[in-house]
Amino acid sequence: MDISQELKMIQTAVEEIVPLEGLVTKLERSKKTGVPLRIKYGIDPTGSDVHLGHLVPIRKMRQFQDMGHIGVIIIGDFTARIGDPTGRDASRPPLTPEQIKSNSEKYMEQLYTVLDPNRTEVRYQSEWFPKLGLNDILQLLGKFTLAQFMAHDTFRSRYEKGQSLGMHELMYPVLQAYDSVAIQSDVELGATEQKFNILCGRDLQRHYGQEEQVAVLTPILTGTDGVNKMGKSMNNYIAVFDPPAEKYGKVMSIPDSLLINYYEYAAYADAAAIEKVKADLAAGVNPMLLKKQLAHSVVSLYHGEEDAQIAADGFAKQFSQRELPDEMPEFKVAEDSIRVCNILVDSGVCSTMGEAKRLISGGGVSVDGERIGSWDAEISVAQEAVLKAGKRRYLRLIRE
RNA sequence: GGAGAGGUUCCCGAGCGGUCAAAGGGAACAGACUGUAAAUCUGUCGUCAGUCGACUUCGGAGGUUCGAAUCCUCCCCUCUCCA
Repeated sequence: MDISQELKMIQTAVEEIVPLEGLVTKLERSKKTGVPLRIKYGIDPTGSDVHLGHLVPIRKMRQFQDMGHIGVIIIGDFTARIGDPTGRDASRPPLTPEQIKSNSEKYMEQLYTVLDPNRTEVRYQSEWFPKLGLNDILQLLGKFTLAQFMAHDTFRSRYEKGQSLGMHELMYPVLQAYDSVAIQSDVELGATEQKFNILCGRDLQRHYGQEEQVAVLTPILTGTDGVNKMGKSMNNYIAVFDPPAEKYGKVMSIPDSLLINYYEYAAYADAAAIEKVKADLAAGVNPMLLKKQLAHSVVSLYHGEEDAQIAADGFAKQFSQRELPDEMPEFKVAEDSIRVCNILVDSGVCSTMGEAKRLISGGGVSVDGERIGSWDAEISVAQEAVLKAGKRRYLRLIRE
């Protein structure tokens, strides 16, 4: 593959490359010398699920790996204590070393569903930060100015809105920048919101006499609600570890308007395929069908074709034909007669009695297809019965 | 250090002595409809009990009052301006 082909590949599903010429230079040199580029991506080991939004830059890293470069994952065991100010929470509880260890292991396990382990280097911030003295830190800080930071929208808007902004939070970009120095990164991957932090890395590398890294910025994936950025706080994410059926269903729940976007950044369809979808939409093809294709290809990306087909069939059965799913949790009934709301609470379908009663009153519960009319209704189970709560929760009741 | 503003239920945000479990919006959940866990419309949305009612909640701890999210005192936290 020549440079222009590589470049084209790198540029797909990417919002911006700063500076593009820098990347060309690095690619050319690497090709000539055979020295792989070091592609950096940082994560906070906070223990949350890895979701499709995180994987946009990770996929990019995998592409670089396939071209022979090295992916370097930075475990932010120091910055995790600060909390990226880009998020809302200013203060997160400090993590213990054990938590950090287990979180980062869990994290890597999820990333390796995409990354090539043989070309991945995992590095911890604690490898270099404890060695810095106050002197070093002051010097580091001296490289940046307040004006620089206030030009950054995240800080400025928080300041202007009168929200609190801790000094330590201002350190976040500085520390992230120093990571680039520490591992001598050539390219740093991140979502567009990371632009400032990544560019700080360039500044710092220059100060330390290193060649500046190139920022490869990927788009921010919109969550399944179609409005907010995909993330844990909004609970609008599709996790790597979501089972196939769950992934499929979540993709089906995105608004139709997000179809193209997801074909691009969740299914990584190629340009031709995306054009085809656009044409279909324009021709009046039912978006549901296109969304099913999308869901199918997203699931197969992580679980393979076979599981994707199972998920698709399950979805069609359960929602399109309203049949019962093949598998559902079981609940054993010992009494001759039992209140439905008790079943809901005891099985964990509802967390409180009030919730269970409301669900029933709202007409959301049925047993063997018969809607339960009142909250204090009792049922008796002869041998087996199927309880349906809401749209998609089922319970197989078994008499014992 | 001085002077102001503020901390409300998952989130945003009203309330400023009783009619407040607390407006409105968002999220969430359910129903109808449907082409899907899309969209739209409707309902629900502290806990328990049952449809009377009881209990817990409005930064924390006390106090005033028949009665407080609303008033007072102290404390904690945030923001603004001045130094």
